[in-house]
Amino acid sequence: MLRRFFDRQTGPRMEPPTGPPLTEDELKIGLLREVDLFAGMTAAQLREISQTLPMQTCLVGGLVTSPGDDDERLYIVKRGRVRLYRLTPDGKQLTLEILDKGRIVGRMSWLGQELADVYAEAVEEALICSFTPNELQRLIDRFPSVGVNIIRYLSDRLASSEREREVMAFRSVEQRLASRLVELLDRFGQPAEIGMGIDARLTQQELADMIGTSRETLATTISSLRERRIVEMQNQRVVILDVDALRGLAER
Amino acid sequence: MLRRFFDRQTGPRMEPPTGPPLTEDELKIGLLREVDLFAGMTAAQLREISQTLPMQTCLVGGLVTSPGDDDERLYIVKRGRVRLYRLTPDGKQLTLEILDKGRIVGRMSWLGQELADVYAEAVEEALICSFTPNELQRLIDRFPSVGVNIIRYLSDRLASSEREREVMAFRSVEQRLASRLVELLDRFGQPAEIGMGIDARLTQQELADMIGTSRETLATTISSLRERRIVEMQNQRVVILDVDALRGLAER
DNA sequence: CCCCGTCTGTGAGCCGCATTACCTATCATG
DNA sequence: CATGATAGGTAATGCGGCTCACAGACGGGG
Repeated sequence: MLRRFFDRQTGPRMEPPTGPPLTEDELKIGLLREVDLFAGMTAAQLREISQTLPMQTCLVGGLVTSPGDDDERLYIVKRGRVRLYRLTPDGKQLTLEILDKGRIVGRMSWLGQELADVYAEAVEEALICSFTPNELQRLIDRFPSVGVNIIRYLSDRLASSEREREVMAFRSVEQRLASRLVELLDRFGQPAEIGMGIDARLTQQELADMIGTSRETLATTISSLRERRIVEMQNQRVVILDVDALRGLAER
Repeated sequence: MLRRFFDRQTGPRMEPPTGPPLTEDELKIGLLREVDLFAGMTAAQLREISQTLPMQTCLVGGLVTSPGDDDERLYIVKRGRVRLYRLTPDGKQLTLEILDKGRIVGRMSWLGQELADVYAEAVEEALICSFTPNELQRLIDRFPSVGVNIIRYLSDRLASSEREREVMAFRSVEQRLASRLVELLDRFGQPAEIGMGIDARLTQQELADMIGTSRETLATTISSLRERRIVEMQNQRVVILDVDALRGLAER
């Protein structure tokens, strides 16, 4: 079975964390300012933090981190998008989350087993910076609000994960697709010639992986939505023609 | 549709938080010591905390908190067991988690939307204590390790929730049941006359709600496992006869 | 330009499981 | 002891969605 993202694991990899900074210090601080994690900190504090933070770019298809990876770090997405997914023994993928600017993902023991068995792959060229557990610990000691921000972040992820469990348990593929498209629309929506577009390239396989169905079933579901003039899809671009109808399907 | 837990919402409710303490101060501290949240704190610190913490008991079937509930608190389970579940518009339940001693559940805005749409119900008589957001904030400021413990706790919950999403997406009812029974065995297992028992009373409806299937399908699945001498079930007690076979089913 | 790899669309067959419909067993209660 | 409520068992039926098998479309590179 050929799976696009899976294949890409053998493709471009991440540059080593010690590479020279790609940007000016000021730009770096500007980026940090947009990270939820650091909400409420002063410019001077951000500057201090930024000096210890290695930045790295990750090409499309590159893995930011994967289960085999044993150096413990907390990664922060500064630019681009990173897809988190799990891989079943027989090669099926379930996409858990799309992270964009300001979102974080951690692989460290004292952060629990958050990333056990989870892959993180750049779906757009991404700029990533990272902490070691020690740095994070020091940061929390100096700025308790960072700890609180992490708590808030994890709570959000947990809430949406549990909502998703209910959806997977009880809803049909069509409902799951509608509900996922509504979510993508809320996050990445932009006006299109007609209706609203989703600002991301998504193959049908990728959409299928998000809702835990097969590519074929997804194709027929899209066809059915197309016939009803609710959704249009052409070369990896999704356009929602009838937002209300879609919301109706999503909410049952 | 009559659902046991659902019906119980109209049954016994929680006592008001202002009731007289049920136990001596020392017992209270002993209980606090077993809460992961407070790992690493001294007896004096625990004593201080315990004085501000209201304790309350919650009878079987009572709701600790439910979506309508708008006073923001963080609840800590001291004794007994609390089931977290979501309720679909058509009355189906999905059990997300069984909390026991030391585990926490929060409904507060700065903890994110963790409890949006989640019910928390005592399945055994439970002893619960709770914080307001202010108290929690002060606690974290004074003892940063409390914040770190919350982060660790949320990470664990998130990891298991995401694992569960994969299971729901790709596994059959039999595999899901096996994998849930293995988990219950690890948490609540005890030696039985033959095989290992699960130390909890569970109706087939309750098991079905844990894996997102119907009661009928669960019954036939249990029958099939019984024929194969893997699992036995009689009046709400599950006994695992062949642990290895069960693990085999769970792991695919 | 053509070719090849990736992506998309569709149909046939099959099976898992939700639903519906009963029936029995057990137990508490009047 | 009769009654009703709750739990457990099983079988018939229908359908949603997975799998398999192709066939067309598209796009980038030699």
